[in-house]
Amino acid sequence: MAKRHPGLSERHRKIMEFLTKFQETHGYSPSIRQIGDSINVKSTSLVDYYLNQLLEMGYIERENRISRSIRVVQPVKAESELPGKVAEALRIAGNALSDLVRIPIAGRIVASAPLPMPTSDLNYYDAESSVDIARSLLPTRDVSDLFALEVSGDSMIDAMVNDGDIVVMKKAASANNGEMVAVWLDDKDETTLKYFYKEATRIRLQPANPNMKPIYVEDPKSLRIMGKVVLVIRQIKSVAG
Amino acid sequence: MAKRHPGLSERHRKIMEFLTKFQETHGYSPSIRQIGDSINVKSTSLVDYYLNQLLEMGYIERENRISRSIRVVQPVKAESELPGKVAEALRIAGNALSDLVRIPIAGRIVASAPLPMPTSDLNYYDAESSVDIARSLLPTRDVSDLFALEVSGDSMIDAMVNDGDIVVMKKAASANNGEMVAVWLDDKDETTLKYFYKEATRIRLQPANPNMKPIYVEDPKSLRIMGKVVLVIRQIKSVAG
DNA sequence: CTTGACATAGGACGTATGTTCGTGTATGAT
DNA sequence: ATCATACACGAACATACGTCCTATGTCAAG
Repeated sequence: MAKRHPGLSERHRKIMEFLTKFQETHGYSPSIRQIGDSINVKSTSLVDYYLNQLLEMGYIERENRISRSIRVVQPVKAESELPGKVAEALRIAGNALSDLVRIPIAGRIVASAPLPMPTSDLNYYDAESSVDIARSLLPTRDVSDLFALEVSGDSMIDAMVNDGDIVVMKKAASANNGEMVAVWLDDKDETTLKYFYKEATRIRLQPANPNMKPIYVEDPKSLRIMGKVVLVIRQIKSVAG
Repeated sequence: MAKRHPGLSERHRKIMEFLTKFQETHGYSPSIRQIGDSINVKSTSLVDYYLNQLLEMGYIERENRISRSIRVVQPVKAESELPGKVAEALRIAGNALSDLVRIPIAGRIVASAPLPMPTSDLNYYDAESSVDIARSLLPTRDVSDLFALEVSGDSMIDAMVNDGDIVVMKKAASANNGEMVAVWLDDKDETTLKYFYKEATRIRLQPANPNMKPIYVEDPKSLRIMGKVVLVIRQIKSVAG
């Protein structure tokens, strides 16, 4: 095959597509070996060989001895990708911006102390920390009296809530049956998360863990509802690559 | 803890500026040592230290052990280069995408069966169901191999995961110590969620609930890692008013 | 005074990664 | 047949680069 100015071979094209796509999704360039994998070539030298050709032809640029330094000069794309992708991107964009809610983290929730409540109503913006939540995860459209707490310690374990979890709550002083609430128990001097059930003569506080027994409160006054739990989020750390 | 928006120190700011500028002029990210040079620091560990802070604060992203993989999340510079509507569309899309991520729900996770995996690579859009997650909640920018599962039944309780919870996972066949993984145990014929620790002669699977005892697996072959757990979400239902 | 969190330096270590060389196999031109 | 050339594999090699451990100093809280 006489090789002059003419077009790219199948391999060249594949490499260019891979480079473009990889950059797009990862934000940096692939290594030689990764490129090799993408075109089923095990030899790094062969990839180098093609890369030099592409370089010569002006499709890419790279620096000597610098990892992942390939730049795509002339993007080669499968045309079918673009229109749909842009459209999709725009669709998401439209939804996304309005569908994200920033919820202030009011503090930490521990068993031994009452709930920290958000200082004022609307200090969302200067709150030291906050969580962003997709609105679709929230049960209510009204976001104004939501706040979040970070769980400290293992004391909420019977609510299936662990140290480090974030609970999103809605301010409330009363609750309906079946809702999960944060309550302060005067008798025990502690804050706890339980499912709330008002029964005929008493109130039943049911742990989320079905293996555990409920607490019964005879006197409604010895129990103070602080809020309703709306969402629990647990981020598992140390997951990177 | 979630995303904070605190002030950057002088060093942080300088690093961010350098990253932005370097990317702009070179088309790829600087190495740790190059960053060090730019702020007159000879120790790579110190740069790493700052980088981790910036990572935590959400200003940058990087992949483990990958050269020059730093990405600037909040570009400090304007993007007045690309002309036309497409560029504008992409700009908006870019912003939006960095806020919200749509993750397909591949199915249900039950103890008695292996994990359902996403059919194809990128069917985010036509997936029957999906969850929207704020990107700030995810540990990685690379969202392409994330998928979600709905938990069915009480069998994951010792992982502090309850019926109806949604677990967001990252495809993986191996894991590092301390990561929470979904594993299939040949001996027991079940899927379970555990913290993964490789010890000298065996593998320790530690339940999230600190009150429960770990499982030890002597033969690595009798255990199949299906993915790493990235996020667990519990929506408490029946909260209306 | 002690302790612990934070900031900083230096460097060992292992691996990720680009470079290069030797070799082999077609194919077409001489 | 011989030779040049494009294409391909694999391995050795050097080094670019990220990770991580140790040590030191500072400063505020206990």
